[in-house]
Amino acid sequence: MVFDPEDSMELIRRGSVEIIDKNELKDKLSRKKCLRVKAGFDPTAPDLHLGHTVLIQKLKHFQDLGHKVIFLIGDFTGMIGDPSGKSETRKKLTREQVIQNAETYKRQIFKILDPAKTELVFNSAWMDKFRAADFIDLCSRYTVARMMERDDFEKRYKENQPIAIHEFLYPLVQGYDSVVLEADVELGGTDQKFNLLMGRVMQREYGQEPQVIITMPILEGTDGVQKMSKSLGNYIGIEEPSADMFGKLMSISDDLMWRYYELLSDRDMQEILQMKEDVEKGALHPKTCKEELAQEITSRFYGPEAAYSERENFNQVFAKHNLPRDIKELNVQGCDNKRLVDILWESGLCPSRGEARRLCKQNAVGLHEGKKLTDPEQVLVVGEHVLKVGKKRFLKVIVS
RNA sequence: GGAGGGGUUCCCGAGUGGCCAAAGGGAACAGACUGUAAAUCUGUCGGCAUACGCCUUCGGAGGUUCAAAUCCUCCCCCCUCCA
Repeated sequence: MVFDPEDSMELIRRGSVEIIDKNELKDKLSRKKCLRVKAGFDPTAPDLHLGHTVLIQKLKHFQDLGHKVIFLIGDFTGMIGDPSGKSETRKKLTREQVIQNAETYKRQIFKILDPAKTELVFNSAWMDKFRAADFIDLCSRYTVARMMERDDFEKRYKENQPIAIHEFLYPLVQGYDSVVLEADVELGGTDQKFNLLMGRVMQREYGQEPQVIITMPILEGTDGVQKMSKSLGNYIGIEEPSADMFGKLMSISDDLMWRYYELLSDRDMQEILQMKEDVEKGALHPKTCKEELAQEITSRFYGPEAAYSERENFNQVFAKHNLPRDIKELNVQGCDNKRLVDILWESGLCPSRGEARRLCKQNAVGLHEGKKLTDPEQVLVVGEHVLKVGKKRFLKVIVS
């Protein structure tokens, strides 16, 4: 299949923040039919979330256009720890852990990417052979002054925060990876811009044509403010159960929904803008749009049937106040005279008896039919009861 | 090598002998409002106990005291400045 460079550009540009340099990219697209598109990933965090998929989606776009994706696991650079943004000391991983993490990556990314058009590489493959003399040579190709141009280094320097020398190596090595891989394009988040640019510098230094770099936005987490990350607890993991994935997507704010549409959806930008306009005019309910989005994303990882079923289930439970598909059951002997607190605690519906009591007092516990159970000490009569704690915790109790 | 700052409940952070399960903020959970939206408001937010209350927690180990997150000793860890 042959693609027109102009058409390719349109897809590539979508959602991207910056392309350096656009003309170089057009040129490459017209000269080569298969570009080598590189993106690097941390060896320590194999639990991918939707934030990561912004980048992976873009890689997919390249694959759809017939190009080759080089998925780099920075197991060598991981030892340094990327100084971009927050710097946390990373513990060194064993060979086995790295391989295991790579397996997890494969399982997760190939839900989006085409394995046939993906090359998985580790930078330890060449960096482990790097000798002290090679490092000195690499370091000689960049200057301290230019290194200090980088935002966070400059800031930390001004604020008398420590900068370890080895932190300078991270961008250098990342740049050198591009040389080894002969990358035509490298993708990364906006926070990676400096490191990505380093690839261009190094490729020139080593006599190669510089790669084009494309930066993608950092996706906000479900709170809509901070970047999506596991440690902030505002993430939607791509391996989360489909119900949670759907539910979390439904809980994002309307403003955030448009952002997710742009960066995660396969829908046409035109169409998205039209929807937004319709919502603003009141012709379309935002909840419907959100359901569509949640369904699309869930479908990507679990298939269309599962996604549709989650949508149904969601509406059953929250809109129509019916029971969810799967409810935990607990069998209780009537003669044991189990109190409500005990049941809530033993079933795991509440993490402690104290919490169970509190929730009762707060009118959060009730029977599904609607009766509130405010006395935590009461004993349930013989029969089947469906307990509800808050909006989403259910339990079927069978007292016999 | 020298000088100094610091480690507090999920996170940030106040607290320098009793009124401290420990201010304040964030997160989380619940209630109201809704579209399980978001925002907002209200409440809860170590464990056990119906309750009086009891137990565990303030980097670790000891000690002083009727009483210690707070004072002393030793140890571990983090940071800054000077050299």
